[in-house]
Amino acid sequence: MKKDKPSFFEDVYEVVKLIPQGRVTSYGAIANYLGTKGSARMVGWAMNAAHGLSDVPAHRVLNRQGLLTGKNHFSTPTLMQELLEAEGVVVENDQVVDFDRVFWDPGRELTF
DNA sequence: TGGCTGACTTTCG
DNA sequence: ACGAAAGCCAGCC
Repeated sequence: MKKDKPSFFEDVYEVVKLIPQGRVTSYGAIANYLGTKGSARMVGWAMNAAHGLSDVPAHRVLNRQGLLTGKNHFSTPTLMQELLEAEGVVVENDQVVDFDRVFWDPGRELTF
């Protein structure tokens, strides 16, 4: 029997998939929501595997500054910005404008 | 088994 | 104010 042990990755996928279009979140926010705030790096790492899945919009996940840190891991470094702009998110110099307004906190939007 | 890595975050200098 | 280093946890070799 396998105990479907919720892997960190799957949990991250769930949260990322719940991100509304036109909104962005940070690795630390997800890590904090999962309870592993210390391993915010892992969240990004989870995205590394997640970006392979179409169900996981990794381009909506940015760092604490709203900077497109993971754009370098995309097919093209500009793909991430294009996707964000396509969803209504204004990106300037690889950074999200009004990041505070488009910021989406999982633990805040979800039943809290 | 043990050790390294990693798309971050925070704090000290 | 800017720069560098440490801390954190979980997966992968």
